Amino acid sequence: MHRTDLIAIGELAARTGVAVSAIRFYEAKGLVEALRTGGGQRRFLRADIRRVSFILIAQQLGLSLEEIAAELARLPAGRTPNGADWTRISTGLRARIDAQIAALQRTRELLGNCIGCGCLSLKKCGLYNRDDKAAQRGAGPRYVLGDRSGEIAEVG
Amino acid sequence: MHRTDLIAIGELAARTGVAVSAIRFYEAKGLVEALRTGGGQRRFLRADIRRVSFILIAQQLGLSLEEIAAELARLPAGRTPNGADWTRISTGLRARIDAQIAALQRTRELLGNCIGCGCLSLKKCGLYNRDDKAAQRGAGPRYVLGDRSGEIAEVG
DNA sequence: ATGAAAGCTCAAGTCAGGTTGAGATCAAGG
DNA sequence: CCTTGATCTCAACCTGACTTGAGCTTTCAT
Repeated sequence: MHRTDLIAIGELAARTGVAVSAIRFYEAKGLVEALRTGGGQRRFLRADIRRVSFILIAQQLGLSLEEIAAELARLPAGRTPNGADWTRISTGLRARIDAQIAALQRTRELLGNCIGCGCLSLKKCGLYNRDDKAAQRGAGPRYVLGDRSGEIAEVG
Repeated sequence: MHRTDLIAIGELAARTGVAVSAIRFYEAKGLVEALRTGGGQRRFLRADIRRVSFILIAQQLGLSLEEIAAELARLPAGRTPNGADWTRISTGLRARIDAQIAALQRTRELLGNCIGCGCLSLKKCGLYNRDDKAAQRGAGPRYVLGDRSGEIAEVG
């Protein structure tokens, strides 16, 4: 319907709420692609609004940009993704959400059992067991948390 | 019971699973305190194992070290915290967990409604409404997400 | 008494996810 | 045509949470 199917970076930014600089950054990371005008300016497809929105949602769920790129790579190449395509990849997110909820519920219980009772014996409780990895959010420097493998805290 | 109520940094590290360097870092940030031997080495109380464990749990829940320091500051000064003390401050965490679970559940539903149906009109759905702030984890550079205030994505 | 293991300090580096600034160019309304 | 606002590139900087390395000292089991 609209005649301008291509939008400038500023409009994409305004529509999604992310900064122009962030969109350029995402492009550099391969999360979005842009056409160029004769003068070298970026032009995005309207469909990229949804793509960027997906990035935002996935980020809130704790995926790193690299992981998000991997998800987005599953969208069809060459054609604009349709509803079914989005449904498919958002299903993966749903699994992640469920895992996170489960992990939080477990943490919630254990907080009552362990800290509450005063033992806080994490090893015994399993607050830090490997399966808790699902609960790990926040990329980057916290990778230490991810390296945790065996023997954890046990109060004295 | 134990005669050695003071432990070296290496033991604290081993007991909690965090790196020695991280413990020094936490001390620098005021999250833990250490006594010193005549020769200048740190000696921690056994109770600090629990303190560090608390830091880890709180971190998993998305609190920044600064926020964690604020929580820990509510523990009694001068005496070793008892079970009731820990229960009190872990109650704050529980509220946070509940908020996070609620936010995730909302996101889960909306994922079905919005991405599933193919609209992904975030403004309409409210996937990015301000109350979603509770869902924000990961400190640092993502503060952009936190600055989001009004008009967000609407596919066009 | 001694030597390896563990600790100390301080400065600098790392990584993710961006932001900021300079200086130059493009696009569009009047 | 011209000006104004949007965009461009590239390099540098930022924050949070640590790690790494150098050079030196303390502990403690033998």
